Amino acid sequence: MGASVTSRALAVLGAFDAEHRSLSLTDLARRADLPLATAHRLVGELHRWGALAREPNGDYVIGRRIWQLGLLAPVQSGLRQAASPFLHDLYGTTLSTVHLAVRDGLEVLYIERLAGHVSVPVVSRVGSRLPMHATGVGKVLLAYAPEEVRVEALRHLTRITAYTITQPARLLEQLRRVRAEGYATTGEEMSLGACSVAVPVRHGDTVVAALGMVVPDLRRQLPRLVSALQVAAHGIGRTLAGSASVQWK
Amino acid sequence: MGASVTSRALAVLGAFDAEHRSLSLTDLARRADLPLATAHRLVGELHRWGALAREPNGDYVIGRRIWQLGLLAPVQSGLRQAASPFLHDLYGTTLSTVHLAVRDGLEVLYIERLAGHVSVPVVSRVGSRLPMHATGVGKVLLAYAPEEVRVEALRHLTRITAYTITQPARLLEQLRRVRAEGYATTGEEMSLGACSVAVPVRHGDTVVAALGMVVPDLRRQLPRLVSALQVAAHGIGRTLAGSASVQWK
DNA sequence: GGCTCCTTTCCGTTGAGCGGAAGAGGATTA
DNA sequence: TAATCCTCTTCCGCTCAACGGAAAGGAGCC
Repeated sequence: MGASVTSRALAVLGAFDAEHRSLSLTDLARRADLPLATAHRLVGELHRWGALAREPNGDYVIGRRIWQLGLLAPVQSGLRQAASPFLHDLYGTTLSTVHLAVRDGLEVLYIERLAGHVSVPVVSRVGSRLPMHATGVGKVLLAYAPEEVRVEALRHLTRITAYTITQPARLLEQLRRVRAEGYATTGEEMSLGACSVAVPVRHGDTVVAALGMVVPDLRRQLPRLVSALQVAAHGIGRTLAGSASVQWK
Repeated sequence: MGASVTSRALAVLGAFDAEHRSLSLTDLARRADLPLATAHRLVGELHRWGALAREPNGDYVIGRRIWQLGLLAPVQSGLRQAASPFLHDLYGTTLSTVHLAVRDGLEVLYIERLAGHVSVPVVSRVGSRLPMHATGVGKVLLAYAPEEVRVEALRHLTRITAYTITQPARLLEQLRRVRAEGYATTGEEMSLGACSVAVPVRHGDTVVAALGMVVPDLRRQLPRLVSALQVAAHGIGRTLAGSASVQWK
């Protein structure tokens, strides 16, 4: 068991997520799986430092200090900056929700998003993670991921909607097609009523991110969307190549 | 001395700032004032959890996990959202650098910024802190801060440029004027060649933030800028009042 | 090879962290 | 008013995890 103080402190921080932005001490202890007295001590220290803040009602939230640190993370700097104008362009011409994601471990991490007005149920948020096998950007990232990642990811194809692909063979076949055709699609595999298209963003010849779009229906406009996405992805890639030092593993 | 494990782990995180986004283990140990072996162990744990990431060259940077957590911090949600459109409007009509800041302890914390092309040396960044007595937004926030904050802040008027105000009496007089006239100005007090104007942003009748602008010269256009800022600040305040639950202490 | 600088591993000692338990505060119910 | 049920905070003696000096392992340079 991770019983080190550090891991416990981190477990406290890890108790927060998009659905739990504010937690009482007791909740925090429960979610971090710590004895109350221990949680109390850790939380106190985190609070004193500014990693946590208290709301008027006494609940804890992530503090400004963490927010500041987060801004220093390189997730954003290079890629987000480079992508920003292209995302805006894309949004301008398609008026659909567009987003940019990277692979983090076996999940997709959304690092930028522009939300459309259109009424499509969009589950992604900036900073949220989703499984790779049920999202457009995920399929792209998986298609170009190292072999061992793909193998591992195929072992956990959890069902989300009735349309989620849960057979490894079928997904593998799709990934082969993604590589061949240069784009991925989904049809209500993550949430009903939402389809998506995505293309890889390259820096040199490695795929560093995926650029995706969510729409209510694909059939009519697929070619148009794919080419718009590819143009944008190309532009982002060019910007990246042009900028000074970029650091992806 | 802060010798607790938690405080040491936090010291490691605290070693990062805008000027030190990437640090080697040795640097990290030096900056956090920890023995190398200790730093090594802590950094290892932080890295394993995702609080830190490694660059190709082995240096450490803030990891994605922290970035994600930062997005959950309430600093942004309410205020930033409410302010965003007004900042864009302001930028559109003035084409100057505009920014939004809150008070955090005895410093100003910039939470949003739109940078102009104009060649003015702007030192603020989103997430950075600056002293209150040498910035426009700082003077505003100080003018409306609780008495004890003002007393404490006046004890450390460190000189930054030749124009920085370092006499408590002079600053107090200015703060009185800020309250009377509803805006604050600076003239090269933070960096040479940069002047600023700022106004308070109110939520109900408490000042929750300050809205500021940086320009090369104020004399010509002061009234115009002040009224533009005040209109925007008002708008933000109204949006805040309208939105559901807002949590500032 | 010999040097310097950085990273990683080892391991015996010791004091910081642990957490059950008890107390304090507050809200709701009877 | 007292009883009940929360969650939060403090206490304190035991123990095991964290500590860090030292030494080994790399990597790069002259």
